[in-house]
Amino acid sequence: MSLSTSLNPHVSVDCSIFGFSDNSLCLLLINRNGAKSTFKNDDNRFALPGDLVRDNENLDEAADRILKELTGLSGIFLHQFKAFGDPLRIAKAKDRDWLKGVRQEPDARVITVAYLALIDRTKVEIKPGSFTNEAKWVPISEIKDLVFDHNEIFGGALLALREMIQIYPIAFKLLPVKFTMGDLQSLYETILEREVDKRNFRRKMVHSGLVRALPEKQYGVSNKPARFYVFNGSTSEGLYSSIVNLKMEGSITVFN
Amino acid sequence: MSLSTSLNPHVSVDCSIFGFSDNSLCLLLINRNGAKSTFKNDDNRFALPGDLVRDNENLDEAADRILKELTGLSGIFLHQFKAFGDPLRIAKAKDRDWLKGVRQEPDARVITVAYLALIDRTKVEIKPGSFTNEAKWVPISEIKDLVFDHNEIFGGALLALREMIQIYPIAFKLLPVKFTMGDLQSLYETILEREVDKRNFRRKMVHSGLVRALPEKQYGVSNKPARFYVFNGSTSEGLYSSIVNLKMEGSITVFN
DNA sequence: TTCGCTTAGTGTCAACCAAACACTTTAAAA
DNA sequence: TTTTAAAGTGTTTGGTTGACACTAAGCGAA
Repeated sequence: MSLSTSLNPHVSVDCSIFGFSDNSLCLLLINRNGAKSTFKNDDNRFALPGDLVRDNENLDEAADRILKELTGLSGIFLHQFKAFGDPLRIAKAKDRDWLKGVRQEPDARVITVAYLALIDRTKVEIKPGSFTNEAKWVPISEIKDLVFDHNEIFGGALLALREMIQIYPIAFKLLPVKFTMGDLQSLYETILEREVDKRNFRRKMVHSGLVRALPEKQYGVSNKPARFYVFNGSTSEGLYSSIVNLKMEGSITVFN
Repeated sequence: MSLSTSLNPHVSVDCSIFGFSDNSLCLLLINRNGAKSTFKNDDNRFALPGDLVRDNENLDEAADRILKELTGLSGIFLHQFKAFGDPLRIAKAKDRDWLKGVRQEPDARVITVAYLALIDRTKVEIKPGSFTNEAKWVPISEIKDLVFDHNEIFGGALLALREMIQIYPIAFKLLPVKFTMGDLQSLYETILEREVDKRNFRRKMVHSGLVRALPEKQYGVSNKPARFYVFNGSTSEGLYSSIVNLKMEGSITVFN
């Protein structure tokens, strides 16, 4: 770990890292009581990946670093969505105990800046590092008690994600380069928590110009093989490429 | 001012306070070199109202307090939109000099959490307090160099506001209880930096159910008097009341 | 080889909404 | 009484949404 002088004991960054596979939206969580931890306490172990911010880095760089350490990937889609600063956010007894074993200033008040990250799970091999001893993907429906205020942070991330996929074409960042319309629709339905009509969805997506059909199809599936599509935009122009017309049954609409 | 023990020297809150009058969108800025200041330096004086966060308050409460101190009003619409934490954000020489006169730990790195506030200028009488010696409304087109990274923060606030008024019915928070369609349209046009068609705008607004026409009209204006409208929603349910269909020519659209 | 299972893939119609567009009304001031 | 300034008002065209149900393709089991 770093010298205490290079860490700001008052500001941290936490990342809600979303991944999508097998029609399931997951969050990448770490177990703070993993093999290398001296702190043993069986419940309330899972946490959003995060760390204190270093003196020589800005907030985006801190979030990038955390993702790089954990996944080996850089250039991942990251969006800062909210800072959490309740004075009591780290006041639970078990959290304080844990902090005593890890932090130079365990009693310092910590404001955390929360990011959401969208990653293509087929690209990532989790490599737990530093004091992160175990990391795993957890379906969002199975997320129980997290440490500190991380349940609240995760809830905020999910709301932010839901709002954003309705404005910016960022859903593709959760999918492999080639995907089927079924994948894409299932992703939208999962995040929006609502079903949409298949025909309308496909029409909208194709008509919007966001996706391009490939000649290829699935092979070896036990039903009609689905056509593959690719996202039709520069791979990573800025963070959110452009704002696009993306309407779908029954959600928010906007000045236009 | 407060004792140093009650302030967190590492985290501050800055507010971009928007007001609208005479068809002009303004920001409420303070002059940090006002009458009571010992630091005299003529340029680069204006700043977003802000302060360090106190140990016993959360971020929203800190922002509320700043607004209360400055305007005497509480319950103002506040929305946290971004944290700014560049290590060099307070590194300009003049800013450092000023900090030396004001802060217990002038060299501490400070992360700031930025809020935007929307206020009805007819309700507010500015009362500069504490080390805020001069406060004034500045049209956003006339904003020059601000202190620290406040130009960047303000830019972010404007973008956030532009996005939000297209999703949530919050524009009304910038207007008096009674307003004309001309006021409302002009407000939208100013924030969106784009003109919209008068007939389409009125139809959309009335049809959306967001506004209700009053029997009253303007009196004593030297042209056809305009009808007054009121916002048709509980005065302050939550912060953003509900998400509503608010389309207007040529801007972002969204899944729906 | 046939049948069943599963998911992919497709088209139409009606209702609504968006966008473009210009003239009349009202009041005060000159 | 004329001028000036802003308010207020409808229609048409075209595009989008949303609702709706059947066929196609491939695999595996009988």
